[in-house]
Amino acid sequence: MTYEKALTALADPTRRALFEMVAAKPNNVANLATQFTVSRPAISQHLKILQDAHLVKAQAVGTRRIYQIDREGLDAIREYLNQFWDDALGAFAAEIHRQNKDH
Amino acid sequence: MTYEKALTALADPTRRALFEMVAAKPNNVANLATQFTVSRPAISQHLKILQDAHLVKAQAVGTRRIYQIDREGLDAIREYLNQFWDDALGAFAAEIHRQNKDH
DNA sequence: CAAAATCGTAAGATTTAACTTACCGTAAGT
DNA sequence: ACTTACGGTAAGTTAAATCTTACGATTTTG
Repeated sequence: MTYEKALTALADPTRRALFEMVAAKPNNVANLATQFTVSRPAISQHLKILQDAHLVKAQAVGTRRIYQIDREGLDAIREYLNQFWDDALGAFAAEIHRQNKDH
Repeated sequence: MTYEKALTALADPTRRALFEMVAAKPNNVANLATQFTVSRPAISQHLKILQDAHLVKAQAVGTRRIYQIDREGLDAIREYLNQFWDDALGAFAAEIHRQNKDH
């Protein structure tokens, strides 16, 4: 499932920052790396994980790779979360009642 | 920020399963623990993290603690993700263009 | 065509997260 | 009261994620 990878990807602060930067404005790796204290290869590794989760996608331009946002990952998370919005509220009172009753 | 903790919390498969179970039906710790191969204290630790992220909340009933879903954490994630839905699409073509132009 | 720029990957070290066992406090049953 | 059930916390171990340095491949520049 994509939402699992997407949630895992966005759990890391560096990746979250990368995702936000790329979402605000597409950019290449070396350029993005200047904003962080970690090394450029570390940024590449993070981008790979984001790409695996369909949160970003790359486009080659010369030797550079321009990363931009990919909404597929966001959609996956939203889909996953939606299932918890509607249901499962009335269940609480009933469960408390049950746990008190039988032993 | 709550969304950071919420994303981190839902990144772990065990916590995701716990969250889903609790969302489907409120339940106590020992009962939840039977569904997992990990120990009960591990479940307690996971629940604490979920509670910190406002994804679940507890209610004492005797010696038991009934965990139920807390929508505050979900709302926080949704709020965070919403900002990436609308904007930041037209920026891509322009950026490609810019990167090709100047040097 | 040599030099420089860009970026991905590998291997190994380090830091962080998850798990286990042991223990203690509180509430309920006998 | 004593015993049992329930669950949180601490300390230490194990497992996993993150980071760095080194290297190679590809494309552009002079």
